[in-house]
Amino acid sequence: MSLKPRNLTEQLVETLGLRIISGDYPVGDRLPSEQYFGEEFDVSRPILREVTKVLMAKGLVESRSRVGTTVRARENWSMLDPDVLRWTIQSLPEQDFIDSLFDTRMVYEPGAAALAARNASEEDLVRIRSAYEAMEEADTTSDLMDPDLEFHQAIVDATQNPFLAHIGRTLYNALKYSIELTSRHPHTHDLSLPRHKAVCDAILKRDSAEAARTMQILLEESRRDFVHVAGIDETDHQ
Amino acid sequence: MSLKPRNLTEQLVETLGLRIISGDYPVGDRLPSEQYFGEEFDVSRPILREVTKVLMAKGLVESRSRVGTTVRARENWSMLDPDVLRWTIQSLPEQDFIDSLFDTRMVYEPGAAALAARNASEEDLVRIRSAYEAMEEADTTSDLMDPDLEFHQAIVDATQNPFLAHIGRTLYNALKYSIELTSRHPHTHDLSLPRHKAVCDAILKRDSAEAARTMQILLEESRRDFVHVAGIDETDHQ
DNA sequence: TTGCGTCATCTGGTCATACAATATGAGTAA
DNA sequence: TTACTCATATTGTATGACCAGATGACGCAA
Repeated sequence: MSLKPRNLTEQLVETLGLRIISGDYPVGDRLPSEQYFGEEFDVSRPILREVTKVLMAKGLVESRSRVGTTVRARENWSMLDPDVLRWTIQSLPEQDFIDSLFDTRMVYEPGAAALAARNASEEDLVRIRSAYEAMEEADTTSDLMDPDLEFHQAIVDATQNPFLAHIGRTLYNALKYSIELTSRHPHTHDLSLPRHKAVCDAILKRDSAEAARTMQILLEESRRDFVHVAGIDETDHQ
Repeated sequence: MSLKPRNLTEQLVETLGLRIISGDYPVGDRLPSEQYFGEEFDVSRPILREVTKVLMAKGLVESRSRVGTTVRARENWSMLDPDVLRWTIQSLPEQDFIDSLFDTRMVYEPGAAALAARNASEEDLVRIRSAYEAMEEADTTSDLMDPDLEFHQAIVDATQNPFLAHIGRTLYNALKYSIELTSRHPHTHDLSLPRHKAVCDAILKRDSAEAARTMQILLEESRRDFVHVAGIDETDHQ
């Protein structure tokens, strides 16, 4: 998925971005010169320059004239950029990534649900309920994933806040990618559906406190499902 | 500030990025061809192509071969990218931006403070306390801004979570830029310092519930300070 | 009139080459 | 040892060229 480099530049961005994030080029170090890369990958300099510009735009490197291109400190990387996120997933130990991701969700999603309960338009409410109903109709855990993510996306979109909506969108896509990459769908608990329903109902009733409370419970359980899967996998390998 | 285009490409990225976000090129529309822009700005095609790549990297446009470059839907824009944020500030009515920003902070910062209380290293605690002490020593409201932002940044960094840290860093920089742009420092309330102290103490005591509670109070007040300033300004204009 | 196929044109993708400008570091002179 | 000079390396910019595929206008045939 998403591995269809449409042109040379995207191909190289993919290669070099992954190298940087995985630490092949340490933070603070200078990257090889444009000429060197041109020879290593057999591409022209304009292409290399486009690649560098993209990596700069994502905060990974900075380029000073007549000096060179250096890897910037991690804190400057655009961690919520879809590409950066994908490269991170491919480089980081999976459990670390899942932990960071769920910590983030647990920090902001209850508040987002509360805000959604206040700000949602009628269309938003319909969308949230539709997503929940699609979850009810799913047969397998893999069929469940898309409506599940749509449910959460609909909620953050309902906040009417572009930042929250963007953060949500990016993180859910990363979660989806991570699941698909490892082919390990979380074991869905029997209580998952009723707990989604609780969140859904709370927002439909515009009860923001209840929305936050139920969302928190939902996320705690969801996280346990992931840990559960990871645990099973480890014992399988022994 | 930050208006020192070091080269042609950055200059053009600035110009076109602002045009896109301010709506000069509507979502879904095709941008003029590379050749057209080359003539309008009197730059060579490689430069234009680098610019396009940067705008693509930030999610603003997408370019299909032999078709053209089109403006992507807003939901794909990297809202937390520093440049995108800056262009947004310059295009959006100020109050809308401040509202969205504070909504976001109020959603995630109490949770982040709680997480920081649990995860902070000893160095993090020192940094948080130092930032608070620097706030105590500030004389004017403009002297207060940097330690204030450092205080909040130290807290989100203490979560040890790269996503939260990144979100915080980006939003605080945007806030700072917005304040400097309008030269309107928020009127700082007398209770501001003790309320920062409450957050600081809670984290130092590793009391996560208290950290979340005090942070929420702090943000509510901080938001009022901004509304206050905006209100005064409006009456001045009448 | 309508439908279809053809083809010139537009557009981005790629490359090779050249020159400009300056940070850097080696080498040289005081 | 210190200060200066200068060749070198590296990015910034421009030009011109060719390719391939998407598009839309045009003309032909039904």
